[in-house]
Amino acid sequence: MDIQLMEKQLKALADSNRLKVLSCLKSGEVCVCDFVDVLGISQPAVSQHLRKLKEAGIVTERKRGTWKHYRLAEGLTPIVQTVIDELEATMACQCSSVEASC
Amino acid sequence: MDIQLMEKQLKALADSNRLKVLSCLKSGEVCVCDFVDVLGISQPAVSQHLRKLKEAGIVTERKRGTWKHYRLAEGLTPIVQTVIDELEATMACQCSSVEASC
DNA sequence: TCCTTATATAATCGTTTGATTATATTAAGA
DNA sequence: TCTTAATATAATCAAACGATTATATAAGGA
Repeated sequence: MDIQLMEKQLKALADSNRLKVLSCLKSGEVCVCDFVDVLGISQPAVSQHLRKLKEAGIVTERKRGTWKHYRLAEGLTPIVQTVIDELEATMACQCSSVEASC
Repeated sequence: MDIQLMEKQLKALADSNRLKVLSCLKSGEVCVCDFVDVLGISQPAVSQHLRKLKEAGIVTERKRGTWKHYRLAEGLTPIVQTVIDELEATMACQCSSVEASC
């Protein structure tokens, strides 16, 4: 893991809204529209957060008709995995039954 | 570990100069003056980076005459510890024999 | 006590970040 | 094909960040 990637991933993680996104994604795929409700910010803002996570290799996307579903990437680095493990213990996921809502 | 602390620590970690600082501190105490050389930035800039790390609970300071020595804090959180472990594998420490230079 | 040295704080400034609104794109359905 | 819905991109802007220079603080030594 090179230092540039480490810094990029840490910058992607260092935002409370993006931590909430990851907290939601622990339990599976979530579509963009759900994040708008959960985070309470505009749809373009959500889209930009997801792009930053994607560019850091932390999430992947899957197109499903008009909707786009995001999930945690495969083979996460130890740093990202540790953050997600800590989120498990910390943050009550506010995305209950998100799978059903889209 | 609450979410605010997690975000604060991640923000403190998400900077290449501060990662270099931590890489140096892996092997023990380092005084401020050494960081000026290692990072190639001004003394006030170094001071501000160290303050940010201290406020995140990642480093502690110890006054030694005119000099001030910084070291890694006791009981690091899993996230900080993982970042430091990754630095071990990644970044060649540019602080060789820093202990002797002050 | 005065001067020097190490460090911290204050003021300032250009760049980056995270939000918004407006607009573009793309797929589904009438 | 036209309209609607979901998402992305562009433009913009205020706030945060990271650097600098200037200044303050504090400890040691002549």
